[in-house]
Amino acid sequence: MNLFAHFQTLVRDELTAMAAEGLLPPGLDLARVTAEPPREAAHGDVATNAAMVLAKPAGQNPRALAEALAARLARRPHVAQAEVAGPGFINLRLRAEFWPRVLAAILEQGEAYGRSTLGQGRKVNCEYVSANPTGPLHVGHCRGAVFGDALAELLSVTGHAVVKEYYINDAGAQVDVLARSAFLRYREALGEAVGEIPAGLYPGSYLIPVGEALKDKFGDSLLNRPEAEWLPLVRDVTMAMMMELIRADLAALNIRQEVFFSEKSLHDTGQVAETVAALRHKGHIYEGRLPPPKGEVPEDWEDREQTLFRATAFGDDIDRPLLKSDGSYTYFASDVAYARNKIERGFNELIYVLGADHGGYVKRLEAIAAALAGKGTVDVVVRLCQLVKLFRNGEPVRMSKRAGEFVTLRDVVDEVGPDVVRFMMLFRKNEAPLDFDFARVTEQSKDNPVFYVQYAHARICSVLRNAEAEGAGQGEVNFALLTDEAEGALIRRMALYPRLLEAAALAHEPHRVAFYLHELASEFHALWNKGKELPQLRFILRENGNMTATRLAFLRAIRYCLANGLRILGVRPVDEM
RNA sequence: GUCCCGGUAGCUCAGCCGGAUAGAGCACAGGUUUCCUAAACCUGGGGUCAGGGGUUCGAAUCCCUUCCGGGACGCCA
Repeated sequence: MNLFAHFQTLVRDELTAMAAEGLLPPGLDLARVTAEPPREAAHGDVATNAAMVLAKPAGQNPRALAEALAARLARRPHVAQAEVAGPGFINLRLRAEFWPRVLAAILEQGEAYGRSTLGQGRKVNCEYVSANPTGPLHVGHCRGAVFGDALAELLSVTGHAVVKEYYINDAGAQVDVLARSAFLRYREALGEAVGEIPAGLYPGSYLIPVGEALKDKFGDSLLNRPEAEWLPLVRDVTMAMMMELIRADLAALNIRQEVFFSEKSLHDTGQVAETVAALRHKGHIYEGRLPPPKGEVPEDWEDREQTLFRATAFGDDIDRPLLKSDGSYTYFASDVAYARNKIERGFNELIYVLGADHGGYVKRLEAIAAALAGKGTVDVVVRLCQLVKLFRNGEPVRMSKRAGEFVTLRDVVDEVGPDVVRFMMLFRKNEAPLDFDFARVTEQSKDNPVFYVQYAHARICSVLRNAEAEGAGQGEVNFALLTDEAEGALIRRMALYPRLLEAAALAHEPHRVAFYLHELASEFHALWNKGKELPQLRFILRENGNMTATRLAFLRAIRYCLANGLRILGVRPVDEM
């Protein structure tokens, strides 16, 4: 139940009735009429802008229109009062008996509270991480991984059919380089002193086990064979092991994508060739020349005629090459084939979670989908995640890629745990850069938002445990007993949860859930402390069974909101700390 | 040069599909504990929402423009 959606419908129905009675001109556009929570609690429970939005098209004075509408709304069920305020807002105050219904609904729905059918089963493909399979994930992958995973979950609970996907770039030259690097480790495993890893190969020690595995599998049989023979064998083993490594890294963050899609398979099954042919058939491909790149022109720039996709016809800045000079397909060609594959699998929306350095990809990805499916048929949503800067006690953590000393995703997760990583990565808008301080995020204080939210959940569990231990709360639940301001604030906040999820899903912004939880936790902690000064506000009141039973049920409702929100973010709600 | 992202309190950042007196945390000043976890809470000061123009009943939010910071523009992957 989303009460704001409910009242928006109610307001619109009333306006339609007024039009039917000739009080308003027919055919007014009601799309901009909203029902929202007012920022100030003093302004009531629900506010509508209807009079201000419609005054001009209806040719009426906004105050007069507001008065007329308010009088009608005041007669509707649950509405205690409808008053006109400010420039023409109508503030609705709901009857006291309305709020108990909200709490009852939360308890009834439990883990399902907040779920909606907003997406109407729309098929969404959410692709994230998609790191090159040449080694373990590094810390830079964390944010996109967590963001994509939380976004997928958010869309899922709001009624979308989401597939979480990883694109394996296993077709490029870097895979051969990886295989050569592994071959060196293989020789090493056979007892050869290979010395320093030559520049241009991957030096990481994570390839040592691959060398061992190759030795176990092939013995020394590969040593005297030409590269053309051993390379495919080594490549396949290495690739499989790298993907295992990556899956394990993701699992450490509680991320399990359903589809791992191989770029190589697009070539092997002829889908790249088919896609290019299809585009050519539609007239989106031509032979032509590109202007040299703007800014710094690369030294090896060569002006030549090439096979181009007419991306500019679909909003891109330049047309994109599909074939390299040696006749093989470009990476871009695979991208097109991959998008085509997704579209053929029936997705209505393609989400790409990318690093901020891929900002230049947005237009071409949109162009691809528009060319393949027709403009506006398939939505392309690109979400860019900004960099994460690592700190330790305020000092930046230095990373040297040259020396291979990059911080891995696993390093971070092992040190602070998946819950902390996930929450912190989501406690910021994805486009904004993020500072991550190892010391601060593990601190057990209110300055640490992960702790703060989890503590609220644990505190509730603690009270419920205590109550059970002493057999308190045997009375009757009656939410009308919850009359304190702080209790009211919490109920209102909980009533906002479904609307919050919908707004976050529409905007593709999971961070809103994290901020909501922080606010909810804050209001809970406030109520808790209020009970210190005012003992009648405590949750367990030995002399008042009905009040205790009511407060315990109230706590369970809060706990559902916290736990449901945390679950979307992929953060474990803890029972004690 | 073109494109993308950002610019909100001293610092780090929220701010919904435009809505009423722009919020939170940190820092700073003060206060709260015989009581369910003080691992928390309460009170206070602090703002030219980068500048300018426009649209609107109403702009931090939308449009244009200037400035500042970051990123991207290759047959790489």
